[in-house]
Amino acid sequence: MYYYEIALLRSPLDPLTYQSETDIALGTKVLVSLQKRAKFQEGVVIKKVPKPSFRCLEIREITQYTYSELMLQSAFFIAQYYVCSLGEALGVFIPFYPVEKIPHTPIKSSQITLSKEQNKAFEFINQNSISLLFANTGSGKTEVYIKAIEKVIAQNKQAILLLPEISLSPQIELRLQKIFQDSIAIWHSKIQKKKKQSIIEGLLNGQIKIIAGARSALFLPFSDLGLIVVDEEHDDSYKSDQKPRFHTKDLSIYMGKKFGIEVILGSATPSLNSFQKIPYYRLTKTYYDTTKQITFIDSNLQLDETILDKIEQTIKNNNQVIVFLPTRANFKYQICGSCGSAIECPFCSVSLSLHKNKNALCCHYCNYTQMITKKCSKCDGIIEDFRLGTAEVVENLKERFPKQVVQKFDRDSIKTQKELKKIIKEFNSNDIDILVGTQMLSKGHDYHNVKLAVVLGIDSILNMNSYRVREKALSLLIQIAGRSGRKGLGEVIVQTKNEEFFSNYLLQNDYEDFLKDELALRKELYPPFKRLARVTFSHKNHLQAKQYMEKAVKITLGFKDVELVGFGESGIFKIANKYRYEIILRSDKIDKLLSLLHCLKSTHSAIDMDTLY
DNA sequence: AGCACGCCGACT
DNA sequence: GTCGGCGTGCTC
Repeated sequence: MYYYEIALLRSPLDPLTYQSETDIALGTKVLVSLQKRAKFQEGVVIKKVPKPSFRCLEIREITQYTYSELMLQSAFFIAQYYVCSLGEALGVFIPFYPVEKIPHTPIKSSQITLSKEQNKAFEFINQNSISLLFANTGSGKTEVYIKAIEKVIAQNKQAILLLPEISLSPQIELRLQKIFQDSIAIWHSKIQKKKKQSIIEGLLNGQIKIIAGARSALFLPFSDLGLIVVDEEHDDSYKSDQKPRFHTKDLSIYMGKKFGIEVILGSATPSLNSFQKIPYYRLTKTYYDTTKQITFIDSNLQLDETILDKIEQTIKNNNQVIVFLPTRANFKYQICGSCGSAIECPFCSVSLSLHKNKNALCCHYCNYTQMITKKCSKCDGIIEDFRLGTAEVVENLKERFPKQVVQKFDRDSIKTQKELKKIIKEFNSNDIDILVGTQMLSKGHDYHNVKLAVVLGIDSILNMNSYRVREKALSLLIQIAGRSGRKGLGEVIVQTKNEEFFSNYLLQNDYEDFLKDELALRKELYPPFKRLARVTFSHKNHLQAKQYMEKAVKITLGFKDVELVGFGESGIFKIANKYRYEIILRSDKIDKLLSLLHCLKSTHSAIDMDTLY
């Protein structure tokens, strides 16, 4: 009889021991029974162990699916570093299974010729196994990526090009498919199940050698991965927001170092973390001569006359406009004009947003919806709307420019890949004059006829409660500004009460100066010099949640080398009827921090290592 | 007494 | 996470 530790897939439990008559290879997926459950539980053989003192259950079935050494090791790393069970960590990977190999078609050379600058960048990334391509918008980093991909493909290895989910626009898809034909596949959460299956088959049989995709592409069954490119590496959506809460970039770097895979990070606005840690090459020269004219307006969040005039001029010249603001819906707040109380979600401690198209007030956290009320329930006063959102801006612009096509571009109007494709296609063929959207607008789309970018409400990002607000606000502004005037003159209007901060780095200095200044500010206190972790305790009874937190505080105070930065109610105290308390931990001794976090792991806690907030 | 619901704790 | 066990409290 053989005995094995089995990691239970997608279960928070630690591995359990089962027995089998068969000698099973590590990494094999098996089915086991758990408690008296009718359904078999999926698990992965992770360790051979001697006969234990307790009685074991039999492994019920041995499948043909296997997890590679890279997958097993990476899952160990995820479980250890991001503090989750091995079963949860392994649960994100897609295992190997036997397929018939078909003879693979060789890839023709792309005939891409790099500029002198690009060539230098290419040489630099070849000399460094992990490198950062600090490349201004329009400087042609994609060509460098393509060359790097061609190089590893020529060595018969595979490559991944990671992109933030929403950047997977049809343009980059077409461009890559033109060069790599059937050898490339696009992978993200909105790809249909059947298509996903055929991509996995293609990878396994050798037809597909390159995956361009969102963060989950990292977990596909690559037999011989040679390169991981993390494009737009500064993007926060690379951090998983559910367990396991890994950061795609850091995981890529881990895999790169451990398994000799080349890693290229690329961004026009690299994160402080990468800038500090990774050797970088700057690509500044752009293809086309571009000039940016940046105007700052110190006004409240609104479309004032100056802005409307600029929009009118731009449209008159047959050019397009994008308008950014970080708020969805028509208005974010509903506040009584006489008593000042806000209309809140009954289940979450956030205000309800006004959605005129749904004729309803909606909670952006739990989806609770109620009728619009015009009178305050407490004092009968009149309810007023605050904090303009995308839907309201679209409405205002349609009124002002009735002949123009104004389109909303946010999570409410784009729910599927199809809708995204449709709108981008219409915008690029000039069927849309003004595109109004949230962060989505900033993510890597090539809009060629945009001559004006209007940025509203960037201050609300700068005013958030996070050590990263300057980095977030400035990089966002630069990314949006980069969408305007890809060729020739581009205008940017920024509505802000913090002109000094933005103009310093947009006009006098550049992003590299910002990074250096910001590094100096963060020294001794914040990442990349120290590690931060957040642990959130939630319970439907707020006293219970508080007690969980207080216990954690006690444990933390008994730990050397880990600093308790703060504790108390979470920024949003209640979400979906559960009260939330949190503690923030800081340390430069990673082992100590991790051992504390593993002590704090429980069913009521959520651990966020390297928290972005 | 009989059952629905929710909380708790175990899971090899 | 998911299930069964068990206590509480309501209804027949």
